[in-house]
Amino acid sequence: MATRDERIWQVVAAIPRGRVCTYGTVAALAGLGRGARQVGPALGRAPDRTRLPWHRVVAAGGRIALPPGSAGRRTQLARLRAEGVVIRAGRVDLAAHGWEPGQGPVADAWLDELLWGPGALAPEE
DNA sequence: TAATTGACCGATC
DNA sequence: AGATCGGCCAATT
Repeated sequence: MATRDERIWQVVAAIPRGRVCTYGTVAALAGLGRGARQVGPALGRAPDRTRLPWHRVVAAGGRIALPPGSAGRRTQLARLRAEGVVIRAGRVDLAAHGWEPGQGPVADAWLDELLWGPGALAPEE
């Protein structure tokens, strides 16, 4: 069984380039329900933070969660802009760059398998 | 066991 | 748009 952190990392890794996802959505996809608060710390615990696209995770409404002036924030802004994401007044336009699974059966099947592996449709317990 | 702390969320003013 | 407040969940004191 994958740990909670691992599920979070997998979901974040599934966010396409140039798109962003909110903490709440990541939590829900990872099976945490409303555990949005667990996502940030989990990203900080990621072993290979350079490879994980943590910068594609933003707060509700597209707000950048990292505190102004922090190094992490600057990195996030730079990486997002490098991917073509427009950031205005400290937030991204979710209507334009927001990502949610369910944009096609292919994507859904792929995500399901990524999260739960083959046989995800088999009965639980 | 209880209090505190977060890269949070949503409604409200 | 910005500030406040209550709710949320897990880890740490």
